Amino acid sequence: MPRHTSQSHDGPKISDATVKRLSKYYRTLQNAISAEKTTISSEEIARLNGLTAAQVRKDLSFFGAFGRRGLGYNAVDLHRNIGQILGLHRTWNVCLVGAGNIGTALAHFRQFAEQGFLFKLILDSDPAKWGTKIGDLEIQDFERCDDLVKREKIKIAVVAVPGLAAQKAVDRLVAAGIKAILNFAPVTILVPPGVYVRNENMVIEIEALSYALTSKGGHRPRTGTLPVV
Amino acid sequence: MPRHTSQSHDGPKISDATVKRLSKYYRTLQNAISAEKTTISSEEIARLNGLTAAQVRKDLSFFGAFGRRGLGYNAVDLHRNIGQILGLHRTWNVCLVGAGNIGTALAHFRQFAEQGFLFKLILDSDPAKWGTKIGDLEIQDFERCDDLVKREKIKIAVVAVPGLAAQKAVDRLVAAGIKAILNFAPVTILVPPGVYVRNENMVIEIEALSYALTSKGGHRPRTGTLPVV
DNA sequence: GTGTGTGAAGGGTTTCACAGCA
DNA sequence: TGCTGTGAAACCCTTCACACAC
Repeated sequence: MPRHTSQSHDGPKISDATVKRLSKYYRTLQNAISAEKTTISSEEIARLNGLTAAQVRKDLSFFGAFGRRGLGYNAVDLHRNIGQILGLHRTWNVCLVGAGNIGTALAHFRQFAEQGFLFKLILDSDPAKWGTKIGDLEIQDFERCDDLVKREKIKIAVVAVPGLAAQKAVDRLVAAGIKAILNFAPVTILVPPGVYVRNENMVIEIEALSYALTSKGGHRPRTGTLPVV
Repeated sequence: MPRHTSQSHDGPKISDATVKRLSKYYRTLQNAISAEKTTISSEEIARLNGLTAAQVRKDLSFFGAFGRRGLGYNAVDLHRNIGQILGLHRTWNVCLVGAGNIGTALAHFRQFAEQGFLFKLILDSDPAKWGTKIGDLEIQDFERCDDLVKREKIKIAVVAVPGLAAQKAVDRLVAAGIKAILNFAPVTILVPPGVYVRNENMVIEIEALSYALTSKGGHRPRTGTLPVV
């Protein structure tokens, strides 16, 4: 059985669900380390995230064998390994597109910087905003995105523009060399193969809650609906 | 074969994925109606959302037979039917918890109100904020959440508090009668059965992008990664 | 002919259960 | 004994392909 150590890029296709759970484990381990825990079991990681221990072990097993039988996982080691898998052992320069309500809030959102995602560029198409600052970054003309994205070698963009402007903005960003997009515009955007998008559509999420309340009992979301521990 | 018309609550369990797609169809239909289209095919709904026509038809088939063979769907009828399914034929009163960067941005986010989700209550635990307004709503003491949530008969809360405060805040909200939570705090919160949560964890999403870029080719997110049409 | 509605097939993810090792 | 690592089973979701209605 191919036992690849952490790096991963070959091997079986890893599901989106697994990747998102690894993110959770990563944060769980950060907390465990802060609390001076040296060892942690799949059982405990699972409990803290509302999952099963088998799920945790299976997720990790795609990337290697990080634990010790009978003992559990070394918190620091596993944290470092997951960091490598997810590409969090480095920092990423990020471009923010759209400096409205949501965009401005995201620019101030601490967790991004804490996990190594650094805004280096803020673009907006409203001339009134050009030259004004968010933090210590000046808002710049979106029309210049080609030059600026290339100059800063930015691969990740966070898009927070109105729905109608989103697809066009994304097309420009992709042409400028952006390879991954976190989209907060309330529309599903389409991109060419090789570019990754995550649509963070808050309207869809709240409508899913509406459905759950409307069709009581018929359906239960999977995430986080476990008894309080 | 049980042919339930739109309402739905019995019948087969509907997957989360299906519910989220229905939200997309709903918006697609709104656009089609605005563009004066009277009829639309599963093929077209699919194309506009980067999905397959079979997927669209299957999703709808769980709730009834809304189309006409050889013709397609009546846009207005299907829109109304999906609205009924998702519980969007009514308005929902919503409580915002946490009036920081993200919370304030969400309070201003138009799409929520446009789809019938109305903020009626804004709570924060910072005394400095009490009495100040966002729009025409005064920020109130989170400690009063029991009374206020009950008085306004609110079932949905949008939580945008710091990670460390999130689980405690949610426990209070659930005790006050909240049944559905849209959580923007960067932690997975756990709730008792019968309460629905959606964790909108932006850090997880951006880390999934980091993974995609790090392990090029090994994995491809499913959503929205289709060729531009 | 056209496009829906739907069983059945196919593919993927989670859970199970136990072998294996400290 | 305790807990990981992992094939196999179970489950769920998507895709296929075609009967059927217009």
